[in-house]
Amino acid sequence: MLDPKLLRNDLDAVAESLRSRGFELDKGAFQALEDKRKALQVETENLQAERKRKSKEIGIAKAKGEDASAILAEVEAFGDRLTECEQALAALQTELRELQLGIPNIPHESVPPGDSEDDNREIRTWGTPPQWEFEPLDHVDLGSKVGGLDFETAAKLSGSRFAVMSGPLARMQRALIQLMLDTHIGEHDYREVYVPYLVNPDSLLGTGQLPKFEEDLYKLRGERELYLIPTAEVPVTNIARDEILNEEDLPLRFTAHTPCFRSEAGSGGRDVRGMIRQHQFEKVELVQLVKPEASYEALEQLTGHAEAILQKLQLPYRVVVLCSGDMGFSAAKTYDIEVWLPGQGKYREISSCSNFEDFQARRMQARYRPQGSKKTELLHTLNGSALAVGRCLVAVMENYQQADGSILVPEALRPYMGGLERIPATA
RNA sequence: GGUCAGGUGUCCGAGUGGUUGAAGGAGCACGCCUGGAAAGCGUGUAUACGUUCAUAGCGUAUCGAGGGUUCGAAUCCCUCCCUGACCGCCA
Repeated sequence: MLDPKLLRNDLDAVAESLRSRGFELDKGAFQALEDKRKALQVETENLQAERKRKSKEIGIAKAKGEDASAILAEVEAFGDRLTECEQALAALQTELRELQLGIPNIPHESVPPGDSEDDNREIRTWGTPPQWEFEPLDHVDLGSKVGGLDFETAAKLSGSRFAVMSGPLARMQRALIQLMLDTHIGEHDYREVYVPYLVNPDSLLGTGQLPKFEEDLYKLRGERELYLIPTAEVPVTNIARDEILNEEDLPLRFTAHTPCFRSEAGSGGRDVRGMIRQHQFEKVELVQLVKPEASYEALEQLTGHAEAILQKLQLPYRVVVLCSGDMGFSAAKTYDIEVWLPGQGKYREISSCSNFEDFQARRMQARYRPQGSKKTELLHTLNGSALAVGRCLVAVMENYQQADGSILVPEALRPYMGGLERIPATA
């Protein structure tokens, strides 16, 4: 959510920056609602103050045993008007809030303008795509060679966009998770957290998935309103919801491994082959809660923490900064890390690292108290995948493939796989 | 899942319709006292929103959440959530 004061005082400038990300803010509608709200709120609060005074007087009068009917009549005289105002104001504030909850974040000044991913800007590359004598296979074909990657069985169990993994591949996925967590805990100073995979609507509102993107989520049936998490960002960031943290506790850095569940509504037909786009996938997430002045430095750091995993795995990648039109709803600035996939002959997203500034914090009322200050201040929140485990497994398979269809195990993973050096081709 | 008991400020804890945003205590901050410290004494100590140049004043709301009764609700009624105890079940 944007700062309501910014919206009130700088509507034109806000609308202008939002246009750069393809969002048309209805200035007239907002202004009209806001004008009404202001008048009505002032009137309502004045009437409430009046009632409060009078009610107190009635109390005093009755305590003294005096007749209070005169004051009572006075309150009754404007009682209806008050009720009317209160109801109208509540309706108006709901409307205004819904409007505000639907407005995306303002891009940071360093974000390149643009309409689509074609306008994203490459920041740096690391490593070089491997060259082979043979024609590289993609991970689906490699899966058939080494065995243990089964989409047919998954379709029987659940449907499309699911996978059953077994044997060394299943173990390698687990090894990746361990490598990632151990690196972030041991080398990057994150605290591991275990969190619920089912969350309530308030949490999803806090991070920005609701109210606008409900169709991307899996919602449980039943008397309680619960959703499957689309990313650990939701439960982990919401740890700070409705909290006031001490300045000396900042920054907070959390890492969590969770499965993620996405309906992929609207992505029909894209990446139908293989494990790139699944309804369920594993991810190790990084979340940082920081002081506002530290958030852009933190974004660079956090992106580096995600890159470190790819470097350990010796996987070629590049970092791109998303243009204004390609960013997610809540982000002020996002770096995507794209790993080289030989099977597709291109770089594909494997991580997305964002600074949300105070956008999520305002929705969540996640604050801290600067030392010596009476006033609370909104935190800045950041998160990034480090990494998307399923896609990382795909990247390892494809980049480490051998002419005979076997897959070498990256050095960094061997300790987690009982020293296994190669997954042999069996077919 | 069942029965019972509860959810009040940073914490403990009072408060069953009326000058209650909320007694009292602890903690914390500042001041006094002291050679210094402790003790003691004094003062202060929630959040959000609105108004506003203002994090100054003023106003409104908030005692788990939402609704209701009332001139007036922490206190009464309804629904839900959470916590604890016991029973059942279970990884």
